[in-house]
Amino acid sequence: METKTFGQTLKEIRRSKGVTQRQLATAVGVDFSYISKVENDRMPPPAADTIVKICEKLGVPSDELLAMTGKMPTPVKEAISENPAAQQFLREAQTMTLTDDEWGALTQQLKKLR
Amino acid sequence: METKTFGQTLKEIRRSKGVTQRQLATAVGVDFSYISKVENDRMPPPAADTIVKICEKLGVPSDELLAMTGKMPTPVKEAISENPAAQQFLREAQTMTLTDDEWGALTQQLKKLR
DNA sequence: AAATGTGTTGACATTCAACTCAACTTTATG
DNA sequence: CATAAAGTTGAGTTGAATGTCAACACATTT
Repeated sequence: METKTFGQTLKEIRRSKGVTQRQLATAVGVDFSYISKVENDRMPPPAADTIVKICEKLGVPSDELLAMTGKMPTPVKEAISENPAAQQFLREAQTMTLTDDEWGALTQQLKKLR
Repeated sequence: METKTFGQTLKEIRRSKGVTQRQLATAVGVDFSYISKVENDRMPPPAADTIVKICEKLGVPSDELLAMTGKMPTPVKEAISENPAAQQFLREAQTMTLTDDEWGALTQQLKKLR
């Protein structure tokens, strides 16, 4: 499964939206040359928060790009950091090395809670 | 609820085990002066992995100290980073701002999976 | 062709966490 | 008290993450 890189994916999305690197960079608050490097995979993907801003400007959900990087937005990270119960859960989950299906099942359980 | 600081807690545990700062530092692989600063809250708590080593040397579970810092050991972090399904779960969980009890319930579900 | 807009590249900058090192002070022991 | 062990403090270091800046190249429009 030849997976596209983060840079390739970003470049495609940006172009499909008819946005230039400079426009995107300005909206996001970084230098346009940085966007270029990221798109050509000359730099690692941006920080999670920057990715979120990029996706907002481009009008696409950030989930896909975030998932490619293995990073988590600050709010998510903070929510976990401040919550020992959540950490406990994660440590348990890690020792079990859950499958995707199992994570899915848990996500279902999650939704049932409300 | 007057919560003890990380440093205070560590100092107490270390002393209760009759271990000196230098012994602990050597076992963990850091400078003893660093231990001193951490214990006196002149520096933020060590990296998660260092905390784990400290707890191993002191013969106590790392859960409590880790929870105080809001940090996660490398293996846990990696497991999440590499797993989009886990990230999805966490983003959902964050938007819901779960209670401790709810996290507990999920941890129970988790155990049922095996 | 000239000007303008867009993209690429190399070198360098900034910030922060997580420490180390050397010097000093305090505490315990013979 | 003398000595050594234990602890404290200020200044500096290191590496990784996350970019910036200036210069250039290419592409498009006028």
